Amino acid sequence: MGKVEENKQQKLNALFASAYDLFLKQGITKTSIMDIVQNAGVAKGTFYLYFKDKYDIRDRLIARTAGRLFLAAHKELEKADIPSFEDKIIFIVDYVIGKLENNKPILRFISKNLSWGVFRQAITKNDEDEELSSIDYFRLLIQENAPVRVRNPEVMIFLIAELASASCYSTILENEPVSFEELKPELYEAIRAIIRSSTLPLSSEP
Amino acid sequence: MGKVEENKQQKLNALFASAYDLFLKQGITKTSIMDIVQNAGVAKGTFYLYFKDKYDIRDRLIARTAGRLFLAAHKELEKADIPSFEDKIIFIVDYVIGKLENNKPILRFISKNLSWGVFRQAITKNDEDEELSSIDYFRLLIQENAPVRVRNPEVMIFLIAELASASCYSTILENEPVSFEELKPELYEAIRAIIRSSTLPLSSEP
Amino acid sequence: MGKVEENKQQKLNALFASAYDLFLKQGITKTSIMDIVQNAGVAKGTFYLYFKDKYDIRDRLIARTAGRLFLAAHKELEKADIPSFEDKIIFIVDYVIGKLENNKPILRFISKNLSWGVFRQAITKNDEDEELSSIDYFRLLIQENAPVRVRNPEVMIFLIAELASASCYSTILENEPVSFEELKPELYEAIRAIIRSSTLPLSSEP
Amino acid sequence: MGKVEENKQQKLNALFASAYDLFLKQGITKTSIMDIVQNAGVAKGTFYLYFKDKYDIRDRLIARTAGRLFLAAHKELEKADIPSFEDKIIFIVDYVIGKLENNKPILRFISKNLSWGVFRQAITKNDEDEELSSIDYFRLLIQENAPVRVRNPEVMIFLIAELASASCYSTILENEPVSFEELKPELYEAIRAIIRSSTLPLSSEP
DNA sequence: TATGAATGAGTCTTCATTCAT
DNA sequence: AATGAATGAAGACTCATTCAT
Repeated sequence: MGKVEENKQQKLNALFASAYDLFLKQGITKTSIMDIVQNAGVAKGTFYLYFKDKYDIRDRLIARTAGRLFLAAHKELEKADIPSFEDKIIFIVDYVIGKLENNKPILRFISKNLSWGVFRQAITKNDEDEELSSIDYFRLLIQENAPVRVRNPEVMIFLIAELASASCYSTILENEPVSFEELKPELYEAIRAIIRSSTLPLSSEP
Repeated sequence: MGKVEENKQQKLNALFASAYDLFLKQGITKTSIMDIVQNAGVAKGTFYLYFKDKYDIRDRLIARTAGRLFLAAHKELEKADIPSFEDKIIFIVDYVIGKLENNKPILRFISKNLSWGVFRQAITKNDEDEELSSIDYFRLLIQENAPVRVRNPEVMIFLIAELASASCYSTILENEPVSFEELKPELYEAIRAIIRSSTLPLSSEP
Repeated sequence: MGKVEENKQQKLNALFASAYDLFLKQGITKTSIMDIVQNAGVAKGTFYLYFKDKYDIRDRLIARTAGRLFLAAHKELEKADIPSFEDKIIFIVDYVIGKLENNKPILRFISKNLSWGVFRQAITKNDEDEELSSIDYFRLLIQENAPVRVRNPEVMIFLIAELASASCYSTILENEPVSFEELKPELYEAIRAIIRSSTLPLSSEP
Repeated sequence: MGKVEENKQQKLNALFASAYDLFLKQGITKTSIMDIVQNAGVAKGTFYLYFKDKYDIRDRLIARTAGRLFLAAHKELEKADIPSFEDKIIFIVDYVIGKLENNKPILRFISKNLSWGVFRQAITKNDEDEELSSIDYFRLLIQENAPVRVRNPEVMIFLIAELASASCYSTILENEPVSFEELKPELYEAIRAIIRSSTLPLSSEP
């Protein structure tokens, strides 16, 4: 019985690993389910025992990947003793971007397929018992560290995440419109500006 | 001869219009070349006389669409007499977002498929003789209007564009993580912050 | 031990009931063994403990259903005191058709899948101890009631059964070529004609 | 152009012939579209150029087959000079059954899949320009030959057709409940009885 | 006896692309 | 230049059946 359960876990992991591997190598569209199961060494039907379709495994894969990335960032942040709130945010962004810069397939995979919804769900409710979910984590981070009250914490995080994700994708993977090296200082400055502006009362709108 | 040329132009336009129509309605993936030619009223083979494949017509279509959008924004900006540089940028962003908000299919189409490269190429070199290419336009706008020197004009535009595009996509189309109404003030504030921060010397990096 | 036996019987019945239910609802082709076992609340493997395949359960199901229907008809016939032989036959036909008219799924199920072989086997040798098998019953009915000798009793029954079954299927379920209401008098007249003709010497053949 | 048209007709015929062949040999369920196209020597996609699915080709095939059978019967009837109305009907039935008896696969194919609707449509409106459609033909036959007025011609034909079809299927193919030889005189007698009863006023119903 | 995970053959269907006309 | 019939690879998904537990 334990044996059966173990075996199931093995198959599941093999499928995850296989799909991850192929999605990164060839992209999702070019990866067929046939490819995934062959690469995993299981039968075609087995795939459908664990996943609804290709997009199911994709979303669950993104959840795992993004979750782990932020968990690692969090652990590093705790080691590094950083007092300033702004610097903490930048630290996390920098950590995550650093990882992605060194692993372009993951950057491509995550950026192209990560919707905010999947992101949140992915991180909030983990298959594996992550110690901490990202959204709550960010809220906590903000509540405990922001020097003054942030107007709308989730929106701030959202804006920073979207900005970082989109601009990194373009610069790191396509060197457009500039190299990532050139972008970096401007991006971080922009993020700092967003953080600061999120703590002040709004200026007038158009 | 002129008639032949005219006929060719007609087919080309029919294909463009048909693809645009279908891409907006059903998305690119779900649109087959068969669909496009049927909708255009031409034969299958004819498609390959004008385009390499589906992605060729897509890119050229995005170019047209984005170019026209910014041209319209520019014309409106000229009508409205806005002195402040920041306000001019916000005006353009607001105009474009306004259009997209009212035409979600276009928003989906452009956001999902617009890479910076395509965007620039699309706008810089137009199939039709647009009066003005966007990138140059923005450079001009900055040079003539920025009160102090912007550190890196194209990067600033790039950051603003990516931030606006990504965050609007999520909020307008999916209401994630908040409604667009809720996002709007925060987004504009963030853009203003980015503009301001782009004119100051950089703070220290991590 | 009695408990084990009881449990087996329960599973068997659950499978019968489930398959009957689904066959009537969706038809045989569209019903998978997976559907049957799920609906029955037993495991997939269990099905194969009791049945060879889908067609095995189908045939045994038809046997039960048809047998019960004719048993009920017989009981009603005994209650109603009908002297004429012809009228007795018509009574049974009318009773059975009446039931089927009110339960179209059963009509569809039986008509589409009832071969004479299955029918006879189904009724002659019952899983459950029916009091009487149909064929023998009909023979008995004829022997005891026919005013003059019927040339070939089983063939007469066969012809009547096939005629009634086929023509009801088409009219009741598809209203083709006429409504069942329109058909009914003609059908009964035809059956009477067949009964009468079965008792006379044959006319010449082509 | 004539060449293209000719080629298309060839493909269509090849598909028809192939499917006919396989349906007769293995039955419809066991015949896959792959089988059909391979047997026809065309590509898989070609099938879908001409037919919607397997059931589309089946219905059109039945139409052709049944139509031709009755056309042949009609021609033979004209050759044979038969005065009596009853005998004419019997002649046609006998002709058709004779053909089917010698070609059991066709009998199986037609009987199992011929609904009255398909039958009528099949014969009434032919792909090929048959000289005569069966239903109209029967009506004509009745009108011109019946010695007295038939109460409901189409119903009479329907009853005869269903009776003959169902009882032949069982006896010829499965020898159930008797051999076809044994059935034949009884069947013809029954048909004659139906014809006669269709020309008289109705007796009382149950 | 009962289970249900695993299998993998089997089937339908779509579609980009070619090429003879 | 234009057509559209033909191709056949590619892909998704189902399901009866087996077998280790």
